Amino acid sequence: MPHCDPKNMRIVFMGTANFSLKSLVAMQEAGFNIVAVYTQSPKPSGRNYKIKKSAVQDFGENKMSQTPIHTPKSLRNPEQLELFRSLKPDLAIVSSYGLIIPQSILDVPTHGFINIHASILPRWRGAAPIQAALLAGDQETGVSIMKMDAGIDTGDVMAIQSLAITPETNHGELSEKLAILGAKMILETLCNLEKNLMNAQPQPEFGVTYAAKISKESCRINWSNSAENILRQIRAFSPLPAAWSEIEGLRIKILDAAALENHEKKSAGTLLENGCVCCGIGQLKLLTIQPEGKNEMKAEDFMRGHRHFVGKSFV
RNA sequence: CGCGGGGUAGAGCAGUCUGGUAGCUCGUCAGGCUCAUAACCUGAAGGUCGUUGGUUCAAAUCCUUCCCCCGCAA
Repeated sequence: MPHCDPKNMRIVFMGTANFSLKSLVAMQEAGFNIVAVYTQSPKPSGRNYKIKKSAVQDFGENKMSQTPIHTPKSLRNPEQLELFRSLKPDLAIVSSYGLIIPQSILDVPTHGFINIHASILPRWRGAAPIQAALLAGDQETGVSIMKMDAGIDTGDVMAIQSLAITPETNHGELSEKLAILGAKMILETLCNLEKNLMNAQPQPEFGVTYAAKISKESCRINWSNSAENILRQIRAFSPLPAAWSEIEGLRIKILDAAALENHEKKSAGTLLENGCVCCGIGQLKLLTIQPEGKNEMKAEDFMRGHRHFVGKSFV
């Protein structure tokens, strides 16, 4: 292996989500030589189909104006390979980038590709590890730094650090904490790169799980589930995209709630006067909600203006 | 020009279609009842009804300009 001096290496960063931004910022501030940033191409989104850039692209354009930013729609073509080669990268760092990186590109950097993944591998390989951990009710999760290979999050692991999931944790907060942890870990990894690359360990064969992409339907609440289950769902999707339900034709996102063991002989989904909703098992006390067309508000406030909803049912 | 909801007292809403002195549930403040209270009773303060112009004897309400917030879909 060639001698590594991370500060002199030509590093390419690839990332899109907010999770990855923290790592990019940390690396830039630490003075690493980032020769190019890759992020997903801006797509028309939001109201009126305004073009929206990723947070990574925003940061790159504003704070790293000397660094070229590439936003290819795919890396699976000769032009992209050529472009990537021309950067003469020694190392590439990938963090929730969103595009599949073909083997031909993985082979380019002298020291390969390193991935920052928000789970304790091999648990929750795949697209939505943070949500998956919350949905499953895991007591802890963490960040893994690994060498990338052709599989989905199957590479040899260089570092793992874990983080407790407290009962109140929602996706937004957990994601933020993991992003900070990931940023810290990637710096540590780079500081001892040679040793870390040498000591990377294959993932255990047992305990492999996959975190599927979040589907629209998985955000809709099924009130016949237990309150505890629904609460996990709410936390896993709060604040975005948020678990939701409908009452009297009004779509409501539920951003925070509490599970109670109370039971009443009402059908699942029934809204009670105290702001609780009957579930298959137990009740869910609504705390923070957001009706369509409105800002988020305390469930208590919502109830004040919608007393006629009492006794009606969420579907 | 992707579809749609909304901006009325500190908060959440009604009133807008069918113009005619601005209301509900809370909160706040004062007083009362209580051993006591987040309970109960009484009273009070607090709104130029997002903004501009117009129609009218009269506009939260009808027409018009602009601003702001949000849901869906992608």
